[in-house]
Amino acid sequence: MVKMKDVAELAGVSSAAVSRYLNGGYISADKAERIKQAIELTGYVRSSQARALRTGSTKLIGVIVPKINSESVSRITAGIGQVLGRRGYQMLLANTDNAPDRELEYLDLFQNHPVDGIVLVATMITDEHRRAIESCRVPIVLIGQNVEGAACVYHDDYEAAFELGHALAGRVDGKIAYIGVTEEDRAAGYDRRRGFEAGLRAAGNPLDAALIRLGSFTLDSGYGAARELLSVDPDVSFIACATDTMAAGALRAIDEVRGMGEGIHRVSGFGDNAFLRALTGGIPTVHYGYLTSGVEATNMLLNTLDGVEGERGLKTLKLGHQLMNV
Amino acid sequence: MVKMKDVAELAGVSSAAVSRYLNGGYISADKAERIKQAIELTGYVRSSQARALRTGSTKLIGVIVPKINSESVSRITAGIGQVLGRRGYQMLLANTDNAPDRELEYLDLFQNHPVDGIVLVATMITDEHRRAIESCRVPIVLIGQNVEGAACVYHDDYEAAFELGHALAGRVDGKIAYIGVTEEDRAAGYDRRRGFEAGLRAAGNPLDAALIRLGSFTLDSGYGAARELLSVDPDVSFIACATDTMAAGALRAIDEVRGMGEGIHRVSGFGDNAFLRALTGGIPTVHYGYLTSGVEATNMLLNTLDGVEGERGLKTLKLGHQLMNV
DNA sequence: TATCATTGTGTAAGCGATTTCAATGACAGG
DNA sequence: CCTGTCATTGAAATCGCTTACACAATGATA
Repeated sequence: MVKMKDVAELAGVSSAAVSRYLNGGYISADKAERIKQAIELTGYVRSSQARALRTGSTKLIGVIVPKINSESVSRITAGIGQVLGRRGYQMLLANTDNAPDRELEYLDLFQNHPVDGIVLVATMITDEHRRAIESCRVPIVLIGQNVEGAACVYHDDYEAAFELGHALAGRVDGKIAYIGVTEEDRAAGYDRRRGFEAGLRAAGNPLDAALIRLGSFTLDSGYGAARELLSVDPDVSFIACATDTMAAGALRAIDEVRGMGEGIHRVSGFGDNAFLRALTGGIPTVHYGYLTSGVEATNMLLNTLDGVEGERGLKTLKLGHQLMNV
Repeated sequence: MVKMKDVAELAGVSSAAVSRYLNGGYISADKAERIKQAIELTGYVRSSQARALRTGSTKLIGVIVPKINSESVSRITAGIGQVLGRRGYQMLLANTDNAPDRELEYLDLFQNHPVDGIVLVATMITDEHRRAIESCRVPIVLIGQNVEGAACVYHDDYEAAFELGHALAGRVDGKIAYIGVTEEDRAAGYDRRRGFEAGLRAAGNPLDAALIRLGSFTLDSGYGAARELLSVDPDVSFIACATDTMAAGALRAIDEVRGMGEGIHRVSGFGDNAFLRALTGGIPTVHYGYLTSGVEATNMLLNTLDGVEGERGLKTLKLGHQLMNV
């Protein structure tokens, strides 16, 4: 492995000069040229490990996600990766597999370990999370939840759910049911349900509390909850879900119970999943710019790290949404 | 930041002793105890950067994927992450966004940079790729393609496609069309088409070369190709696709042209996508253990890195498949 | 009792960069 | 000619850890 000293010797300068050449310090034109040639000749590339030790910066960003194999998260991740790559950083990916304590674990690991900053795609934010985030030694940006005192990029789930509920209330005749997710996930659990309820109520068609079920983000859980709803009350004619994935499950349940094709106009979701859109012609849902949220969050983070002018540093950013098929 | 020397002083030993304690070298029981307490007291964690510089190992594995937001890849990635986490490594994720030259770029970056090994979720393998892989300084495992001379974990796409074609040939009356992907992707492009053709032929129902189109892995491309096929020859009654995602697009096209619900039994795919399964009741497709391939590949890689006994090191592993809904 | 393996310990030499520091020479102004 | 800037330069000191080496004990063996 050729090191800086080798380059320096070949170019007839000190290694300090090479370092300065590489980092843009004082260097005369002719030495710069000699160094440049020596580097090309030897194929030298500098050891990021030595550099990291000396400078304390690794150009690594830790990204913590709840589950990599979900459409929303993988889109966000794509956005994060885009920006990271463009700006000379790399992504250290930690998949917690929906275990909130592993989130804390990684938060810890990343701090003492080698990242310059953290992007946390958040689901549940407990007090422990809050504490961990606050005491984090490196800058951190949250995606998906709005947490007081932390830098966040999020969507207004309450508002979106309200609009969806309001729009749906008029169009549906018969009973509406709701399949939500744990309220520990404030955005997808609490805000969506509350917003949806409020939207229905505002339109004069309130949600029957007996027709609310809890899923666990998975397609199968949506299926199970929907089967149960349909058997409990055969009059249920529309099932709103907290995620498109669960809506797909509900759709399947309705199709099974009522016959193929019946379900299509009888469910709604959140997320505007591409498969669902193509295969059903479009159920009512909310489109979020997932990729954008990854991009924005990462730009925000890197701006503070790189000390970009005109940036007030980490802040909170609310992104827009769009109702689909209503 | 508390460093090893601080711990050593507090415990009244040399920093070498602390290092040995941490790495399992000779250390007496009482000193071990004192060191342990000193570490707890100070909250010391060792600098992975200094360690990396000294030992040359970073405990980082580079993972190169063509596109993170696709079901198959994100499942593979989940599998990789599982094993990595369990065995004390971390994942450096590089998303090439389907640009094969960025693959080479990352291969390069990772070598000179800080990874101990590489997992490449491969699509197109050009000669340049082959060269890059061969001259790679760190161990590397490929997923998804069988490349001579490289360690691979892959599925037998030819065989699977053959079986699918053979099984389908009998059940379909009318013309069969095929939407493939670029043959530069040997597994998904070449092998699947060839296998499918061979399967049909073996069953006495060969594929009409005029009814072959090329998609680009996306749902929209499947849709476009299918629309074209249907307009070129209205007698086409079944469209086989090289991926479930394109099959979803084809399904949509058929539904548009022939009316909703018509398409369901008129397409096939590869990958056994969960949404497709739920929303259609199941098209003929091939189930691959994507997560498993991530797991197996990573175990293979780490076994050689950690010098596990009884392991012959990097090798080639062919995983099984399963025909669905035929 | 002499000899030797076995453990346990500290000293010090790196790993390969960055960066402080003092030194140098050139050059403008007085 | 002297002095103050200013651009350039290399020597050397880190960054925090691992590990080769030398040296002590200690107990076992001959």
